[in-house]
Amino acid sequence: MAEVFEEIALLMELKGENPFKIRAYRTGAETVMSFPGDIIARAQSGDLAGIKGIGEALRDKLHEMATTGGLKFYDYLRGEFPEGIFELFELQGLGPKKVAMLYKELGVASIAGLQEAIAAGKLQDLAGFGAKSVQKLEQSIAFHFSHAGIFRQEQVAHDVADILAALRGHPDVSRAEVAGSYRRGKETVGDLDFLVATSHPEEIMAYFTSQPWVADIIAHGPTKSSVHLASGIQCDLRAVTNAQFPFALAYFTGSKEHNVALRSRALKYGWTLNEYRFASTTPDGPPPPTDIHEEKDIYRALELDSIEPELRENTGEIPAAEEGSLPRLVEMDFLRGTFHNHTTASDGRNSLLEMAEAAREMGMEYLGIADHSKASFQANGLDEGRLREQIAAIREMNQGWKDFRLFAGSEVDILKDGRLDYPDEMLAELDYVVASVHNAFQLSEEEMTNRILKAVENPHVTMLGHLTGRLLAKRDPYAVNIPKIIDACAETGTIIELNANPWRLDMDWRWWRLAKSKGVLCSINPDAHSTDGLHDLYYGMRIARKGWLERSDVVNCLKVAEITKLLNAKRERMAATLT
DNA sequence: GCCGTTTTCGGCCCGACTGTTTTCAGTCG
Repeated sequence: MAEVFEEIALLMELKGENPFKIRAYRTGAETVMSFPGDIIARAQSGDLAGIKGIGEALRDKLHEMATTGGLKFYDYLRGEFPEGIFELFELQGLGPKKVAMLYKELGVASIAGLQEAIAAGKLQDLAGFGAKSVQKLEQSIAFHFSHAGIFRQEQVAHDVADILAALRGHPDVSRAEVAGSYRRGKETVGDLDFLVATSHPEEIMAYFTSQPWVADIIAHGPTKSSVHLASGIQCDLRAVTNAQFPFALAYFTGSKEHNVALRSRALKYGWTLNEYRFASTTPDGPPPPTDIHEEKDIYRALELDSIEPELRENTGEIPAAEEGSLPRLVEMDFLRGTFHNHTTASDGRNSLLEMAEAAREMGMEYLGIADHSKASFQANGLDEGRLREQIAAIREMNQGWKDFRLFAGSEVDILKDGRLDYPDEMLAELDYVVASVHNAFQLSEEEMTNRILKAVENPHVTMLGHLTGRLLAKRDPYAVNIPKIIDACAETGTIIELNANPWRLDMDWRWWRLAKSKGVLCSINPDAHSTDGLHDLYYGMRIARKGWLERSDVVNCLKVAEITKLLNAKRERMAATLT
């Protein structure tokens, strides 16, 4: 539904419609995407009143989509332009005006069509297209075919560290930060935004654009430059003064929606807020606040608690900051252990002992081992005999530690029909069980949901692993009704994993507030297949924070005695209910 | 198309860079 609103916005831009109307569709798409609940169920039952950004017209359209699976208004708009026209927007430098012109004047309606038109020399005759524009378009096309455009955190983390070090090492730079979606901890980023405070901006721009990791320069001005790195990611740098730095950092960290909300709040105080400063809206208006040195000073001036970058998505953080009800976000230092880790017994690269020692060195007090079960034969899953040997080895090893403990678990396949890959007697011997789907991804949403619900009903299933099976920028999540799963987990006391592998980051951060509101607990699990993999916990932590999770929501923060008790709680509770 | 201490109509963020259009439009973030 959000994608349909996005495409409607694009089509209306092509038609040259009222830009504010277009923005309303974009806002609507954003609202739908980040809605903390079952928006489809709400739309089906017509229960959409009072959602900010969704007015009468968008409400009706959501209802129509949710009940009929289509939208007449959208079909009508689509009929006015050919199918392939959307891909033209993926080219850097092409916006709605130029795409409309290309289509209207030359009949260009795809990237391939554009290539033909360029080859035939047709673009030169078009108003607004000179030789340089054509050359840039050819570059954009080449770039489009050679790069993905979406990057996972772990793909860019090294670039970010290198660039920050280079900027901070320059004698004319007093402060440097990475901003943008990377700083907000998004699961993937489309570009990287850097910011420096300097009194010699032009020198910094020259320095930045001449670095060895720059593949090509997109733009190079006195205070702003854009380049592509070798990895293909676009990287922007802005230079401001020291006094402007907190404003610019807040501005370029975003999100756009968060900024809009902050600016409109500033207006109520009689101030404008931009990337450089507060200013009075009128000459005789209230004087703007002074003494702004850090981002938190900006929030304080607007009578808001300081808002962590991860929360800046305009999904309720501003009202919460106003009334002092922002969450105290969970931190890396709070983690005492983690679950769902593999060893050489299945498809891991390190032994039980090596994994345990690595966890101890990281300062953990416990580590849960969960190798694959036998149905995952491609991953050398354990049969019951090998699993019992592993359990015995873990019990034996635990004798040797006073300050550390291994938990014997398993990542048990949820079979296609919802049964588990081990019988209950086997599961009962384990300290805990992670239940995950590893095959038959193509089931319908109803079948997949029922499959997982059946696993949740099992008293031995302590937690659900990677709930949607997604691989970021590679494989879509499988269809599953997440609100239903969350309700069942709340009902049964089943924990949901936040898989910290940077490819997965699953369950998605947008669902955690719903889970939290129902009392469902989170386990941040690295799904480590090596000792190095344990460090992926960091990526999971960023996502947990993005999901508004606090120390009390994350089971990894519990002490050994507390977590031991919790791992047994569901079994005991369900046994009590039965008797 | 949405919203409201500016409240049912009038306003909705705006600055940097590029290329081409001799004064600015388009794109981007």
